[in-house]
Amino acid sequence: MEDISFYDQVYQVVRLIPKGRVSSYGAIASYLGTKGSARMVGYAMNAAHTASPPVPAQRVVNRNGMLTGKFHFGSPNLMQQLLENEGVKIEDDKVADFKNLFWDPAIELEL
DNA sequence: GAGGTGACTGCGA
DNA sequence: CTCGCAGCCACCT
Repeated sequence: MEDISFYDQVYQVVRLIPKGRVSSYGAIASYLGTKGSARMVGYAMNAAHTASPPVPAQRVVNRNGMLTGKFHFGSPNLMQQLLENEGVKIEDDKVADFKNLFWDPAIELEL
């Protein structure tokens, strides 16, 4: 866990997100210990498309549940489509019932 | 080695 | 309620 880069750590956590669930940058950042620097998580996602296997970055949204990185998927509607395909409803570029679908690694993985 | 960037967050006006 | 500013840390040039 120390030989891998910060990016890989983010990728692994994101890949652990159950289907139909979503997480936030801050939650992942906090879980990795870089709390307060959610930018690093988002920055890691910038290279997520280069990681293998691919990272379900569509399940990672900002604190408000808004699809901030949708534009990075190549198509602004692609991220929304992927989430809806998993059963997650999107409204106004935001996750419906985000609070209910929120998946916190610091808690889920702690149990 | 130093500088710039960024898929965020929280607080203040 | 909405808008703006500053802090944060790893990666790239």
